[in-house]
Amino acid sequence: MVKERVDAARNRRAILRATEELLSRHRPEEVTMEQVAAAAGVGKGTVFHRFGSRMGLMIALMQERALGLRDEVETGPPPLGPGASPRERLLAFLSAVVDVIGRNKGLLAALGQEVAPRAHGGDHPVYTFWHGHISELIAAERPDLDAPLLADLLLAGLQAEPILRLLERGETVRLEKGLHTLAAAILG
Amino acid sequence: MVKERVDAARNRRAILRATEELLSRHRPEEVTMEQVAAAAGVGKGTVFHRFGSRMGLMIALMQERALGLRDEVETGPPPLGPGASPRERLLAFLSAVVDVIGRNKGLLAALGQEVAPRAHGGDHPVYTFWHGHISELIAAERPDLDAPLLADLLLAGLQAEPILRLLERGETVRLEKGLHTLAAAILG
DNA sequence: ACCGTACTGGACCATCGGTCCACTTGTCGA
DNA sequence: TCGACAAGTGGACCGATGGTCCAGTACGGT
Repeated sequence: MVKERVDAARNRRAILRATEELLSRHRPEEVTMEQVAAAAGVGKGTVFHRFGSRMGLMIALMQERALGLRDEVETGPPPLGPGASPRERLLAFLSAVVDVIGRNKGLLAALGQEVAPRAHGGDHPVYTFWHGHISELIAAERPDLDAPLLADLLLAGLQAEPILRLLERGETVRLEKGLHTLAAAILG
Repeated sequence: MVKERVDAARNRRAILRATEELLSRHRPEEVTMEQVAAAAGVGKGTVFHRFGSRMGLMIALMQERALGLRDEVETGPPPLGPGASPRERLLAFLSAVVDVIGRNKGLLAALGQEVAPRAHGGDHPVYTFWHGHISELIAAERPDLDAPLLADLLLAGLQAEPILRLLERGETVRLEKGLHTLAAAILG
């Protein structure tokens, strides 16, 4: 990709922002691509031209949201960034993730539900990063455990229906505490 | 409901068995109601007449699978039934659930993905039972924790994509161990 | 100013869950 | 045994949705 035309860039931002806005007000499965296009003031073809598919849109949006978090984790100050103990970093990271999810209630669920019948082989990069980070932190403190699996189990909660309902009721703090309980229990 | 005609009963069993069979070979979202009808040798109208909706079918199937487990938990011998310590019962129950899920790979996922746009207010009875049981066992041993939330988090893993892939590769034992680790960690 | 190319939009398509209804078949009282 | 009625059946049909297509538009380098 050499360059992006200014109108294309404008439409891209409009689509992302419209998706974000719709997703904050409705459940992910209720948000149709046509709605997104209408809300962004473009045609449906444009949406698909830029993002390829519903899943592509969700991935792009999630990526935008999670980019800042990634920087903080890799080069930012403790406790999120390097420097603190794995335990502190894990708790801080879980809080940060809950915060991102809480402000974009249905996003992860929307991602989780797109299952990619044929293509889209690998996982979305955001999930890969989150999973990898959590997994590393667990392994650093408890090398005897199956860290990758435990990381999957911790993240699984964020995609589950009952938890989503919790978030819709605004009980993010409760979820955060629950995840902290789990994480602390794992690390012993 | 006073009685069920014999042909209706036969078709009902045929539909359930066909669904089961399709679900064991394909991912849940790839199994259409038309396929189910064709595989059962009936018309689509019949399927909907008996089960109301895709979700109704899944619930009925799941209920059939989980009924035995419920009896074992409520009146069976320890460690699943009453008599053992909450800790032992929880570990045994998690193993039993993993076993059920493992032999019906996509079922819970299929249930989790039907989100009921408008109606279907409450949760499926099977989930309610599983969640209630786990929640009680946690609360019995650790009244200081948020047992209902932790139960949701434990069960969430069974609906998540990465875990499903694990099961498709046959690593049920690994999942079982991971859940045991989590449960043991929670109980302290 | 011009031209090629990327971008645009909305008509169009295939598929899926679900509805409808004319027809068939079990069941039960007489 | 038989008739009638309710329960059951099946497949044409519907509306919605994700995704495709392509003729037209407009940006941006020259």
